[in-house]
Amino acid sequence: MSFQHALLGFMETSPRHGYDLKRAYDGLFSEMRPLRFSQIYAILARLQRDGLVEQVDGPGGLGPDRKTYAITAEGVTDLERWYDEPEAAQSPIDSTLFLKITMALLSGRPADSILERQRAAHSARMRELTRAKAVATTEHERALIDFALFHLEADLRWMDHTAQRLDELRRDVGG
Amino acid sequence: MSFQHALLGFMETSPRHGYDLKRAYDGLFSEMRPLRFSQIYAILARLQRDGLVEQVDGPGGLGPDRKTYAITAEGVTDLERWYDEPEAAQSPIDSTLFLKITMALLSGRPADSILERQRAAHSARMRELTRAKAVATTEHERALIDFALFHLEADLRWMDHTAQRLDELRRDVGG
DNA sequence: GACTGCATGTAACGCGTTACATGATTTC
DNA sequence: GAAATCATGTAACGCGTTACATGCAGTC
Repeated sequence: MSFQHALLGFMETSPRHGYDLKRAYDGLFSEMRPLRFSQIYAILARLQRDGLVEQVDGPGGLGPDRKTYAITAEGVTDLERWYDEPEAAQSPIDSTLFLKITMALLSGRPADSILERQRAAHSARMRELTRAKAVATTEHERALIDFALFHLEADLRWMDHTAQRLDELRRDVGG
Repeated sequence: MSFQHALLGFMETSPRHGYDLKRAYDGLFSEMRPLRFSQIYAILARLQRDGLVEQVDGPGGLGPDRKTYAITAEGVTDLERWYDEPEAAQSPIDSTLFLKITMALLSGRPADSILERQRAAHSARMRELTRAKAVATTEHERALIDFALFHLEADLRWMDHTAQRLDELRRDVGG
């Protein structure tokens, strides 16, 4: 996940310091994926090392010590490239679920009951999100919830589909 | 991704050495997610450190040097827990797509054309996978392809949905 | 004077990736 | 004797997580 590009994006609008970036990030993405202060400063250090941002003079004197960073020309180029290039339509996908079911079949475990429990967990989460969506106040919140919902639904569809093919699958795997 | 549990799972059947595990893994999951030798040995070292596997005497003398590992009682317990507990229905989800669209709106970039290009990339990948599915010989292959397909479709649905709400979204974000 | 908020970090670790290093055995 | 395959690693790095350390400013 390219947090760096989010931070670069915020700095494109105006120079920022770490605390500032944390607030900007949290306002939009903390629910999706929390970002800690330590991570912010680590990213900032890397961006500076790579020449994508540089330290500039902030409004001196007032308040606690702060370091203000501004995006560089190189940084803007990098951002632009990020916006221009579509994200890879995941070739190496992350499916612990697929891995777990396969291993369960291989080891002779009851894959169907594993699927059933996973279904229950997913359904519960979907109900939770549906409730959250109903009380969401912004389209931004709803868009995020929808994203999660759509993917949970995809998982569920796959689980149903797979549950009906366990015997064939077991044969393939050699359980 | 818990590769460790896949390896533990293979060792549950019988003691194995690294090369062996690599072959077993590749036969089932390399397309989903490649695992290098170096990673295998790193995982094996960690599992041993944590007492989930131990080195045992393999069939000595024949062939090149090899270290054979067997799962321990603790390892079996750990595996069992893995099978028993459903996977978290992702609270912290990984959506670079959501992040990118939000940042694009914030920066005043044409989010619609970003969505369009991403749609094209996703559609192309889906066609590729559909072709691959048609020539797949095992249900295991098909199950993996379906998993990818379902999630690409979820992304596409979200993109369509979002494309029609860009104005409201922009308002929320303050672009 | 205590608490809350603002502000910046370091250290150690987990786990994956890339590249490199080494050598034995089998097959042609 | 060359090449492929079997077999095991190390070193350095990327990037995220957890926990810890430090100190100033404003408010009650």
